[in-house]
Amino acid sequence: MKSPIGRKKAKEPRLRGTQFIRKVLDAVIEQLAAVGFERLSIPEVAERAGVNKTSVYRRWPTKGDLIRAALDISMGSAGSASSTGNLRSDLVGTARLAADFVESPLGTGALRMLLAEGANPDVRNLAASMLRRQETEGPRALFDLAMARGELPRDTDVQLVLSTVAGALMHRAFIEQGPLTDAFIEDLVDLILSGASRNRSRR
Amino acid sequence: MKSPIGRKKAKEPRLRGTQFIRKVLDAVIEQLAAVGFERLSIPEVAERAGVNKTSVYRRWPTKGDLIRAALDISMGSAGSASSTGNLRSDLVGTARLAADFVESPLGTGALRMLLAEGANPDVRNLAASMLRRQETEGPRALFDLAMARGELPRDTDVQLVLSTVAGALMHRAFIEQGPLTDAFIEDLVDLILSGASRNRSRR
Amino acid sequence: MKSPIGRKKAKEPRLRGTQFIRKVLDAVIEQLAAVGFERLSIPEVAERAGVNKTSVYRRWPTKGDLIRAALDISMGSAGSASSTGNLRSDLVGTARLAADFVESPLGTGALRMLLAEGANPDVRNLAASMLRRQETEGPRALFDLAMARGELPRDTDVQLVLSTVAGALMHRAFIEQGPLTDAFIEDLVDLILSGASRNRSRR
Amino acid sequence: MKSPIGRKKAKEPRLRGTQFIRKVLDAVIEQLAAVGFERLSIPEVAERAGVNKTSVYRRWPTKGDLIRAALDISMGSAGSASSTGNLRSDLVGTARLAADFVESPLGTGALRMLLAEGANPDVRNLAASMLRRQETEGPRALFDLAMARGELPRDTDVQLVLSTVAGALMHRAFIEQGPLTDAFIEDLVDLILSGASRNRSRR
DNA sequence: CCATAATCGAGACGGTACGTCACGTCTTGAG
DNA sequence: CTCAAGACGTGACGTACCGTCTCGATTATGG
Repeated sequence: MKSPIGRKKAKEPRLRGTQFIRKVLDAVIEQLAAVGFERLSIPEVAERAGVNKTSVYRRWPTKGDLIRAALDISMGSAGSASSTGNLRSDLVGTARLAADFVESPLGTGALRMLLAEGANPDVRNLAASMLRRQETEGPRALFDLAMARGELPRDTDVQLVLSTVAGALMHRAFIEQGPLTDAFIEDLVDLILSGASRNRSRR
Repeated sequence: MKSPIGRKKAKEPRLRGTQFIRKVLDAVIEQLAAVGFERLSIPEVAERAGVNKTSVYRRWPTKGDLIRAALDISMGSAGSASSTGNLRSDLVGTARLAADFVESPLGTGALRMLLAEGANPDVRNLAASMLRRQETEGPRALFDLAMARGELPRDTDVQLVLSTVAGALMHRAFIEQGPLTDAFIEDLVDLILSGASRNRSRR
Repeated sequence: MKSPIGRKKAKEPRLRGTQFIRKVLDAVIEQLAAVGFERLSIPEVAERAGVNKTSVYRRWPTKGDLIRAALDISMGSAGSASSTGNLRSDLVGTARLAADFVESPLGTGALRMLLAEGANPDVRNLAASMLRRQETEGPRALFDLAMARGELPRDTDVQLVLSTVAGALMHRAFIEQGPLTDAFIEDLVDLILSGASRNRSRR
Repeated sequence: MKSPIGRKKAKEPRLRGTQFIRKVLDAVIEQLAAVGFERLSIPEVAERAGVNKTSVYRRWPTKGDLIRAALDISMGSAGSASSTGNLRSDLVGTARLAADFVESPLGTGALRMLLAEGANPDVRNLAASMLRRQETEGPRALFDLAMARGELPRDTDVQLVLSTVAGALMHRAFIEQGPLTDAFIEDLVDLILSGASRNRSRR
């Protein structure tokens, strides 16, 4: 029989289903950005999410499962730059998007993960596919358009150009630990397009 | 099966002093390249070195101490490219050295460490100084010479150029997981010097 | 083949009310005999009864409640030996009943419980009352009749005799793990009545 | 900030080897008597012994190993009654020893264990051998002597007599929860030797 | 050549965090 | 209204490492 005054405590209702999942995966992304793949532990994620660790283990038995899930649902926000009819603008736009990604918790986490655990095949598969989508699919189309417009030689090594841009962004962000400002991005694009040597064409 | 000769066991004598240190620090570098900073553990280093873990703890109480020591003695092999009187050759030489470093166990370990654990201040201090020496000191001089020769505008953003080259190498090595071939390096240098766009000057 | 008539699935209807209770409490007795008080768990009882654990918790919130209920309804089958006009026969009859109880699932469970968890006050209260009823109420009357008939000295320590018989049965059943045969019971009664020493009177 | 008074703490030295074992196994016996076999947990034993749980697991991986070890070293204090040339005295002495054992922590623990987990073969083997030694080996000899002296018929069922005595003691201790006084023991022995019925021979 | 100190090996122990398990509570939906 | 089904919280357990401590063995060094 219940106490007549049984106003129990007004405890907020348990998180269940979607809300529960949402809260946990958000915590994963935060934790990933904060401490990286290696140091991310399920108990800590659970605590950060205000949830019991057992419940997390039930849904995602391993760290890999958990992170995979977190990255999956966080990748809807991809988006790629649309062509402006000008290669430089397109490249700047693309690089800006990539830079935003690199500086986002999600991007930082994913990249750190890939860099640190490149040896681990699981990690590689996980992050590589994600990065490929982010880095190449959209941009590649822009290059094709630029070649069609005659702004770029047909034999351009697109992969090299993209790698170089991406590498420069990452070097700036992770090694020099500097911000990815618009000015930096424009200078970078100019360098890539025009070259450093004397007989180059300026914008 | 026992050896027919009753040779007692021929146990080699204990490592002491310098030999001991040498063996341990080598193992540290190997371990660093194999599993990275985070997963490197003193007991495992000791076992790989064929040494007792207590002895390692005596000399280097923390993981930081141990790795610092290992990197310190492994950095004598730096060396920088000497000028050839031609910017492109100099850049290729410099990039080749950097690439060798990136692909060496020491470089892989140090870079993975810095990239993955950039959040950790200890790691950052440790590796940043090391990289700065490796990446900039030598190269910078080559650029000054090139400017003096008129191969390069005086307002060239040297830091940007270096960052871009280094970033491209790292992207290739760690993200794309491809080898740093001479061809790749030459293409990279050409891209940086001449630019990607149509009106560029080829080598 | 499906039934042509929309017979929903022939799933047996849910157990409710009395049938539900019956099924659960039976399972409790079985479980009690099988694994004892300590290892008996409500979820397992529920599963054995083919019932949902939540429903069991609703009716009997604690293990004590559940077992108490199970023992209560299982104690109607008590019955005590009726007098035959002869002490030995009466004692054999009484011991036989006690032995049957000891060897029954209910008795095994209850006794194991009392013996093993005598430290637990709940257990003690629960089982002690039950055993007292079983062991003493009926038998005591038989002894009074025997004294009236002059078969027994008036100063006989009835409690001691009963304890000894009961103790011997339990020792045989639980320690020696042997069966409580009629022969054993008769030998036991003879020993108690006539004594072991030389100058005893045989039956 | 460290305390300015660096008085380290005067921590007592670690328990090692024999002292360590001693402390743990003592705690096992206590725990066994306090809560029985089922509820005994290695972590709690470790805490009671003031020792780390991991260290206990290292030496005795399972609860069975631990309890076996504890019982083994606690059985040196067995001792059996020596013959006095009189059957009654011998029996009283033997029963007194048995009673002391039953009331000791060790005996309580072992018996509870056997009673509660009689189904478990491990437990049965463990405790049965121990009890057999305690209950029968010594006593049996006394009966042989009594038969030789003519105090007892040669066809006496020694096992039955011993079981009955032991059973009565256990019933008294565990079911009635009463103390095993000298008076009780003497009354019990008299009952067993002389019988309860009228035509018995008193001591 | 021997004695003594410094160094290293070996193992036991304390300590922390992790992943698992079983239990009991809560919410929701079906009969 | 009762029961089923499942999700979730909660506590304890056993395990895996790591780092510390103690003791014994070996090697280098000074008289």
